[in-house]
Amino acid sequence: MQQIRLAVDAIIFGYKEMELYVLLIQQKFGSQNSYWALPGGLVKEDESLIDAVKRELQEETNVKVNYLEQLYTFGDDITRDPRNRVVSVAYFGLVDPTKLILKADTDADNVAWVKIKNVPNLAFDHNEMITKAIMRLKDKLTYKPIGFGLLPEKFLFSELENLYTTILEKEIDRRNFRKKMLSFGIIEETEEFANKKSGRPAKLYKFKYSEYQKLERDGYHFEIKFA
Amino acid sequence: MQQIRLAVDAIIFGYKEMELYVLLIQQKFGSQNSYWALPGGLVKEDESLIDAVKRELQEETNVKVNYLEQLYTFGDDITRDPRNRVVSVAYFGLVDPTKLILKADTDADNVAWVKIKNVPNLAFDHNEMITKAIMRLKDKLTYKPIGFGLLPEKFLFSELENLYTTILEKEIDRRNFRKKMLSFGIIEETEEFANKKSGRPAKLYKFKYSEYQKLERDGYHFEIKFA
DNA sequence: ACATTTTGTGTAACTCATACACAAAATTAA
DNA sequence: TTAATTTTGTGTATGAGTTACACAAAATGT
Repeated sequence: MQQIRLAVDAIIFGYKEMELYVLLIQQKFGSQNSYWALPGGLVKEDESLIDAVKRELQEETNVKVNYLEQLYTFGDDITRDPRNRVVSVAYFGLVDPTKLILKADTDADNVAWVKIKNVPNLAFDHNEMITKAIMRLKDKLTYKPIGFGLLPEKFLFSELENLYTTILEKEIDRRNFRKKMLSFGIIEETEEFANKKSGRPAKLYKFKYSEYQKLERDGYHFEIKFA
Repeated sequence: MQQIRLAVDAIIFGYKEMELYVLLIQQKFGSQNSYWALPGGLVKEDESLIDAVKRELQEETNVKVNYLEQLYTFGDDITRDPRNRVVSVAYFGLVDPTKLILKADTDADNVAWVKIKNVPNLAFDHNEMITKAIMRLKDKLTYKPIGFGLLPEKFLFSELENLYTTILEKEIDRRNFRKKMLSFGIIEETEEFANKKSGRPAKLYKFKYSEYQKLERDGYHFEIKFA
């Protein structure tokens, strides 16, 4: 009789002020006590995988995501969990900075947004999961307009630009970037201005998801690249 | 106590003479008796996922693959297997036409290469798996040189070209295709000629995998597109 | 030898990506 | 109130890469 346990884990990214964050939890009790880890846990008998991730996220962090997709299933290292054979389906998700606020710590858990550069040694193979998720994020940013999942509904063009430069770690020419982005017709200029401390006032923009869906149906291909 | 079962399934593609095939089995006994299905089965306690796929392929079909990667984990439909809760990690693989020969049927199974266009209603959600695998194959063909996994070691340029037109269902300009393909420097011309029934004799070519690895290390990006 | 099949090759037009600089509108400091 | 600072917003010329396109060469079969 098979005794493999099935878990889900979530790599949730947040972005704010030129920094990429990942959502981590610390179980106050349990075997891998002091380690930080990704939110996740065992799948219930009568629960779909995606529901399991959402439930764990809700229970452990109270974060709601803008975007969520299956990343990879980790099950080649038999001893990735030293206690039992556990295979974990990892999901990767994006939240906007308005949600970079966490509920007060529960009795059992600490929750924190940690800068990608400062991620410590995590429990299990969770560092590997994050590495894989970052690769996916970088790749996908260039051929799907998922970056908007990391921004508030209305955003500055400069925020969008900085998001790309930050995550891809590349320079971008502002004029070319704007030209390319606008050429898809999936971004709408609003009449509102952001209140900023300094510099010329800037209009807020919105991502038109429905326009993008239309393009996708027509087989149109989003793609944004840099030298 | 969790009672979810964990399985693997394999979507294995073969290509020959302008046709794309998928490898199917038919269990002669068992509950979903007469249905054809993908090769696959439960993962053993002490077995990695990838080993499980390879073992099942070996046991059920005796086919060795040129290329194998994890595709997707199917576990959102709780009743995808009507008997038990089974979550299945699907892998997608490629074999070259020299291997499009199958061992004699075992006592328990029929095995067959079935043209993509002729795939019948399969057991479980296996049609869905194939659909997803075809999408992945089409996408990946354009940005990774995996097509060679469907060809013999030495092949004609026209075979490579036909493989692309067949799978992507698009026309290609022969001159542009050749120019682009050769521009990567990952294809080598041999001194051998193929024996064909008619037409001008054609040289055989080889895929230089090591050259491609070198390019990849240098961050070079393979990409082949069509109008 | 003539028809048929399939391979192998070059160039011109055009599209798209890239490189590049300065004025405008606000805030802050002198 | 003037000047310095910060950030937004915009156009064009060059070059690289993609696309479109046609015919001769080498074999086999009739």
